[in-house]
Amino acid sequence: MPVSSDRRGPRAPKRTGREVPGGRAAERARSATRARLRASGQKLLAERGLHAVTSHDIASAAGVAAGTFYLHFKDKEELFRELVFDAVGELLRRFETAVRPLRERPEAAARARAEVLLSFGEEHSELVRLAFGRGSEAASAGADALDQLASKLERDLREQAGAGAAGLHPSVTAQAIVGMWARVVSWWAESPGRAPRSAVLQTMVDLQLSGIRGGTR
Amino acid sequence: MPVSSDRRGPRAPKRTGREVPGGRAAERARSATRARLRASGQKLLAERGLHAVTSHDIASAAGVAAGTFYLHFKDKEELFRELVFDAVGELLRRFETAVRPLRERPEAAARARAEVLLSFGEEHSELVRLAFGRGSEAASAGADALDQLASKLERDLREQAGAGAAGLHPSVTAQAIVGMWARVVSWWAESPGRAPRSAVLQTMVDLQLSGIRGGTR
Amino acid sequence: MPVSSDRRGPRAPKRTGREVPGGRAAERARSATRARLRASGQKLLAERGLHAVTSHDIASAAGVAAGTFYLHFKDKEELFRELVFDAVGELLRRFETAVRPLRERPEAAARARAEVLLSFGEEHSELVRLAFGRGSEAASAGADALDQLASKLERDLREQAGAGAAGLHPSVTAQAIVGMWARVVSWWAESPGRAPRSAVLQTMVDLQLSGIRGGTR
Amino acid sequence: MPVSSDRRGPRAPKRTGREVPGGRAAERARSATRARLRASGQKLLAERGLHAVTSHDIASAAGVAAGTFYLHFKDKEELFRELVFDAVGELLRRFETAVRPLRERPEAAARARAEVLLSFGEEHSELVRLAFGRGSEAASAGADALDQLASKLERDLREQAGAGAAGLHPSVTAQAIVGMWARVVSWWAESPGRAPRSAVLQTMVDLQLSGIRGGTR
DNA sequence: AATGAATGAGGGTTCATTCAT
DNA sequence: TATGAATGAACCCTCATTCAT
Repeated sequence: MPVSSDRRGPRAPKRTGREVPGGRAAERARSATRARLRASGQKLLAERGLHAVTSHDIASAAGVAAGTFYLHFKDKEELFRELVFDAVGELLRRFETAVRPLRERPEAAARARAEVLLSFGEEHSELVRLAFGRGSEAASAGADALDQLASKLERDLREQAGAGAAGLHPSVTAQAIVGMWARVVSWWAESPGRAPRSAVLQTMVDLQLSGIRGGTR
Repeated sequence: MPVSSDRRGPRAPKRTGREVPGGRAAERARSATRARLRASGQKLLAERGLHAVTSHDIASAAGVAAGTFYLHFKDKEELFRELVFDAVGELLRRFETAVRPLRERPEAAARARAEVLLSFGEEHSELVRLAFGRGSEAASAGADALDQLASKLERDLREQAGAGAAGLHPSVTAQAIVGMWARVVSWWAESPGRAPRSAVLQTMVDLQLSGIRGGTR
Repeated sequence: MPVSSDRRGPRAPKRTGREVPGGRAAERARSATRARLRASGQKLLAERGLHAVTSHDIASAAGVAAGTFYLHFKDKEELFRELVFDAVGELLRRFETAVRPLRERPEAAARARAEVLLSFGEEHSELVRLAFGRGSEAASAGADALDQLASKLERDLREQAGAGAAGLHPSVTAQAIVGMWARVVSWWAESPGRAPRSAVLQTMVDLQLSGIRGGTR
Repeated sequence: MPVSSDRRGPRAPKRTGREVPGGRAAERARSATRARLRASGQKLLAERGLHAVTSHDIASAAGVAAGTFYLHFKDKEELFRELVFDAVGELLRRFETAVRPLRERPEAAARARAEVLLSFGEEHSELVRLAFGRGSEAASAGADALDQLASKLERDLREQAGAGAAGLHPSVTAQAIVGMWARVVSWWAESPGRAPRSAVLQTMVDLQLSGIRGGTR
């Protein structure tokens, strides 16, 4: 997953008069270290949760010294947020791509969303547990992530022809669907043996549909 | 809400012939202190989350000394779990009462559940945020709570006439609905101005219904 | 074992005009409580050592409330000292009785001392471990106890005909013998299977004798 | 005395091509800090005993922050054990060196042991008080130390020509001698004015000899 | 850029002791 | 006399973060 926006990114390598040959290499080394920190952070945070992992744990799992962590991230929370934001960003992008062509066909869109979600869960179960999982911590990051998702969904719903026809409240619907998504995908990603993929997919689609098609009566 | 089963509770007071000194009164004082600790714990934990609140905070908000906290709870986690368990227990009881008579009428049952949930959220918004809210912490308590709810719901769904008719997976459905509930109720309890009660209710019912009535086709 | 000097003893019962009938009874109750505290203190302190036992432990093992402890002892240390002093006092008394008649016969006296020590260890292994045992704690009590024993022994040695004949230093000898005693008796009392009683006795006597009879050459 | 086997010691410094920053110097700094902590620990623990000294005391006497203590020792007990073990280890080594050549001459060996013990006490009176002294605490370390000494001595006694000839029990003898040693050396090291060195030496030798040469009869 | 020793605030927890009943 | 809830000082220990090398 590319996914990182790399705030603070690699300091623009200082160009001195003569071309510094070490520049590129140093830059690459820096990126590599950062990537290793992200990777071990992702793993550990998904496994144990934010407050059960120390910055030392992450650094040493990445094979670097404790202080190095702070050369790449302001603090633990920043790494956490970055990971979550990237995950959610990536997910939103995938939704966008998959759903845009289906604007006029709410049912197909619902199915597409569910499909994207499950695939994402399969590919990045660590990220999913990190961002949506049980124990997504007071760390506002997790919450923010879901809020973002909910906003996006709410917008989609409002745009969608016929949505709200049944008097469904779009904000509530969006919250509900997001809650459903988060729980189902993290539950399932945690151990996919729990239910066949197709059943998960179908169930999520069905549950959304009444909301999308237009409710009870 | 009483809600507490008072594990560890006041030792059954030894009744001797003459009124034991320090008996009745001490017992009452103990309960009162415990209740104050629960109250301040509920408030603070709901507001800030488990790891942002110290046992000192809770004790001093309850107007007692730091050490007193540990006369009543083994540790912070125990108080947290107790509060969450009590909340969930109460909620399950209300579900039970409301839903049992409606066994044969899935739609009415769905509405009843939504109704119970919202009322509970209105009455105990602190508890709801504590148990279901954003930041319900790695503290397994929150997770356990939802798992419990999901199990119960899954059982209900399986018993329900016609459930699964549409090939919905009961476990997935239960997870989905619980996810939806948790998110919606804590989102709404946090600030009920966000949507009219009736809209929340209707939306939740509608979303459940496709699952209950039997899906897409 | 009587052993207690009961500092602070039972307050002299207030004699009022008419003979208070409860006086005696209350006094007896008080003594009983105190005795129970001593007993549980002895047991627990011998088992776990001073700083691993709390005043609550002792009180509750004695079947009384926490505060009651302080009606009988100023603090934990006082109980400890009292137990140790009583034990040492008793031991000294037994030495006195056994050794006085043997003043003129150092070898017999040495044997008598060893005999008393072993018997005491057999009868009161808890006290022995408390007063002499491994972990007799920084609690000055243990140290004081041995000092007392050493002083007594030193006096005995000086009085003894021929002692020091070999240029043995009486203080050193006393320290040495006391060290030997304390270690052997607590080692043996801890688990008497370690060596046959007679071997312990004989060994202690023999080791003392060179000192008493008069050294190497 | 070096004496430490430096469990946990400085991680073997990774040697890379160019001098690793934070390598040599940091390593030296680490050792120095550790040594300062050991030194202040030795002093304070010998003076006041394990439970009357806090880790803060030790750290601040060493001129470092409180947390630094835990960079070097798991806890107070570990430092204590380390100091005691090192002391006993050193003592055992000296015994070994001094006694081995005298295997066939028990009397000379006894004298050599006493000599080693006294010299050690003179050079390291802090360590002696720490390991053998009054208040060597329930901290099993002190006890273990003496047990170790006793085992070694017991082995020596068994090997020694003629030992046990008089039916002395080797375990008892070993315990007795160790008890004697511990008490005498810590008593004397505490304030050497108490008896002339030669008297202490002679007394210890004489007392051992009956055991070694073979008892009463 | 990386290192890793050091910092020190602060949290959790214990427990001797008090005191109103 | 006994009770036992409450106190609060003190301690142990962790860990995010800094900084000299």
